[in-house]
Amino acid sequence: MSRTPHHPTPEQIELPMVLDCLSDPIRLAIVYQLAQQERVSSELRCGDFSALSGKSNLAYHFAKLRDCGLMRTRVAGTNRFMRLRREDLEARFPGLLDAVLSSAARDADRLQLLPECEVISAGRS
Amino acid sequence: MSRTPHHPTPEQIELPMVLDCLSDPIRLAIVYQLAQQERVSSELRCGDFSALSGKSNLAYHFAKLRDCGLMRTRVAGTNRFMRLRREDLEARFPGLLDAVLSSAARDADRLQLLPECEVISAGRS
DNA sequence: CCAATAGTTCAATAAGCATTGAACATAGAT
DNA sequence: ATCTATGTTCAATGCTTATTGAACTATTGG
Repeated sequence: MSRTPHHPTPEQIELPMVLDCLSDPIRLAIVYQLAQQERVSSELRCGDFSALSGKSNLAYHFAKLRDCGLMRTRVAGTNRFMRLRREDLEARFPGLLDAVLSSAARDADRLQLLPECEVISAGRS
Repeated sequence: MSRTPHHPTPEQIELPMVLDCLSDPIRLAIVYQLAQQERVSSELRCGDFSALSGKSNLAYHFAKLRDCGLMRTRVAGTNRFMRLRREDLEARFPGLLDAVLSSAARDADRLQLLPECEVISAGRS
């Protein structure tokens, strides 16, 4: 297990990879949940997404989200803390992330995204 | 050959399908070219995209772009005229298309998108 | 009618993707 | 040291996707 997973530099972030990442319902839900959580703590553990899929499948999606530059993983003990790379995304593709997030919010029920209150209260169980 | 290809209603346009469509470099180039052309005539024929790929492969991508609601095809004689569904997209996901298009414009060289002048002059050959 | 033009459809291929469970690695607690 | 919790990696599965060329359809022009 490599101590620090690979993350692309801002310049290495590619638009098609970002859009492809966000086109998967599970990954979109992960990003959406991270964005909601930003108002409280800005970081979430892998386990906080267990409602979305199984552990190994989540690890697969986390890797894709890291590889495309959408999120950053910080290792702390046995936990991994995830956060959105908001500033890097905004610098690279201004307005894109917000447009996708607000579009997702409009279809929150159709996309089966967690309502805001549940997301926030999921920070500690 | 069905006279009028199928198009989804605005309500049927789904965010993941739209993002997935835009994540393919060829389809992104098609949408980008349509957006550039909008300033002149708002419509392009299939043949105007021949620089991007072969005919049958383009037909495949056109079908995907229609199915996800990104563009509309109008049949006129032996020609098909394509145009962006800007208003429908804007009503459904405000700001999304513009954010993607301006992001693509920033990476126009990296994404091998046609420069604006070439796109416009390609309307008539 | 015949030929040319514009696109679509079909079949086949190869590559990539999401999902699953089992095995593994790491850190913390007892 | 051992047990537990957290998460990753690996291998296998089935599914979807992009691409290609050939065959096909339909319209226009001579």
